[in-house]
Amino acid sequence: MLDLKFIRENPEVIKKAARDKGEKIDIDAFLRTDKERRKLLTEVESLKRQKNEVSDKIGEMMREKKNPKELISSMKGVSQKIVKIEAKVEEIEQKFKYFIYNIPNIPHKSVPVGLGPASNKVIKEWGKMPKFKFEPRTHVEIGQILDILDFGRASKIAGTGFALYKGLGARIERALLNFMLDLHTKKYGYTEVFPPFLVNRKSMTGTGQLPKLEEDMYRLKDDDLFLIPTAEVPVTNIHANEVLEEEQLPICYTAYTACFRREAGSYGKDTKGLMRVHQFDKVELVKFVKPETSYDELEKLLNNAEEVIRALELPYRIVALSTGDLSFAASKCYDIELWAPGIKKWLEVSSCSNFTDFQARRANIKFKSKKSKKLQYIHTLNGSGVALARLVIAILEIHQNKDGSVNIPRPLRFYLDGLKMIKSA
RNA sequence: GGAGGAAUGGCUGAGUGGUUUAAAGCGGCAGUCUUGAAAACUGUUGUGGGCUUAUGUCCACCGUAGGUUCAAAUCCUACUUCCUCCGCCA
Repeated sequence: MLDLKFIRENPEVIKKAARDKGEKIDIDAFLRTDKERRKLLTEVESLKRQKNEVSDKIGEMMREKKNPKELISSMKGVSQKIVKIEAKVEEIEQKFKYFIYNIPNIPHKSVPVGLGPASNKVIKEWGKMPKFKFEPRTHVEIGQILDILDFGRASKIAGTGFALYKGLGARIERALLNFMLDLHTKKYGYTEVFPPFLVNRKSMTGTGQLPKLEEDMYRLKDDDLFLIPTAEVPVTNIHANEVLEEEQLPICYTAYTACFRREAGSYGKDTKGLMRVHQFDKVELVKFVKPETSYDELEKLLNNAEEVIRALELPYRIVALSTGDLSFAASKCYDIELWAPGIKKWLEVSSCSNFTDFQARRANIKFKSKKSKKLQYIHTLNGSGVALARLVIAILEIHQNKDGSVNIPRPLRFYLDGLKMIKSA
C-alpha cells in the first residue's frame, strides 16, 4: 500500500511504476473513486455532526423535564439519511480498497527498467564453473544412485511435486538448516524465531500475498487459514499493529520454516526432481529497519545470503531484477542463482527484497522517530538465506564425482559426524 | 469440544442508555524553582480520516463485526483473544 496523499499528488509517478512493473491498474479511475469517496464522507459527516448536536439537545431537555418529542421525530429522518449515505460510502469504500490494495510498490531508481527477464542485469559472478571429465548427472539420478531421494514414493504419498528425503538425504537437509541458522544467528546477529506454518487472512494481506495471489496458496477452507508460502509472512507479521521504539531498530530475524506453494499455472514446467516442489524448506531473513537505512540493509542482507553459498563452495551469480520481474510489493530485489550442471540451469535460491514502507503500511508497523517525535512507518526487507530444495540440487550436482558419489562441503561436515563424502552403499 | 469470567488510552483503572467533552492515578513531554539533579508545583497528552492557505474545525475509534435506539463504552447477537475449570489428546 502506498501513501494516499502521495498517490493523489503524484499520479504520473504511480502510473509509470505500474507500467514498468507490468501491472494493470487504472489510476485515473482510482482518483475519481477517491474524489467521490471524499465527497460522500463530507456529506455523511456533516449529517452526523447534526445528529450529535441534536442528541445532546434532547438529553438536555430531558434533564430539564421538557418533552423532546419533536426533536426526536425530526431526528428519525436524519438517521435514515445517514444510513442511506453510509451504504453508498461502504460501496465506494470497497472499490477504493480494491484499488489501494492493488497499486504496486514503486521501483527504486536504481532498478533496471524493462518488462522481460532479458532486462534483468547480472551484476556479480562468483566461483569457478566446474569442468567435469564426464557427463554430469542430474540430482534426480544422483539421488537414486545414493538412495537419498525418492520421488516415486513421494508422489504415492502426496502426489507429484513432492519429495521424500531418505537417510543421508534427510540428514543433509537437517545439516543445512542448522548450518544456515547458526551462521545467521552467531555470525550476523539475527534472532532466531520459529513461527506458525499456518497463518490467517490478515497476515497474508499484510505482506501482500493477498488479495492478488490467493490461487497460489494452499488454503484450509474450514478455518480460512493458509499454509505459508514463505516465512516472510508469519515473521513480518510478528510486529503487525505495533509501534516500535527507534532504539530497537534494526530488528533482524531468521527463521526456518517449510514453505508451501501450489504452483498453479506452472504445470509442466520443471516437473522433474527438486526444481519446483509444493513443499520445501527455507531459512529466511527478515529485517525491520529505519527508512533511511533500508537500501544499505538490503546490501547487507544480500551479503548474508551469499555467505551461505560461498561457504558451500557453489558458483553463483547475482541478478538485479528489472521492474517487470519485481514482485508486487518490492521496490528493489536481487536474486541469487546457482549453477546446476546436471540439469544445466541457473537456480534461483534467494530473493532479497526491500519493500520500503509498502508492507509496513499494510501491516501497520510504525516506530516513533526521536527527531520528529512523530510516528513513521518502518521499512521491511526479507531474503532467503537460502531456499533448500534447490540448494540441495546444486550441492549434489556441483560436488558430484564420476562414480556418483558426492563430496560434502566443509561447513556441513561438523553437522554430519565429520562425513566427507556420500557414496552408494 | 463443553461451562463460567474478562477485554476501556503507553500502563493501572472508573464508567451499566443522554453534564462523558472517556474520571482519576502512573508514565511521557514542556516549563517554574535549582549551581545541577531530584522532589514539589504548573501546563500538556492517542490514532486514523474529512474540510481549511493557515490558525483551526468536524467525523470516527472503549477487543472485532453486525444489530436495537432520536441517542450506545454502556443493551442484544456472532466472532476473536486471555483467564478459571471439565473433557479429549502428541
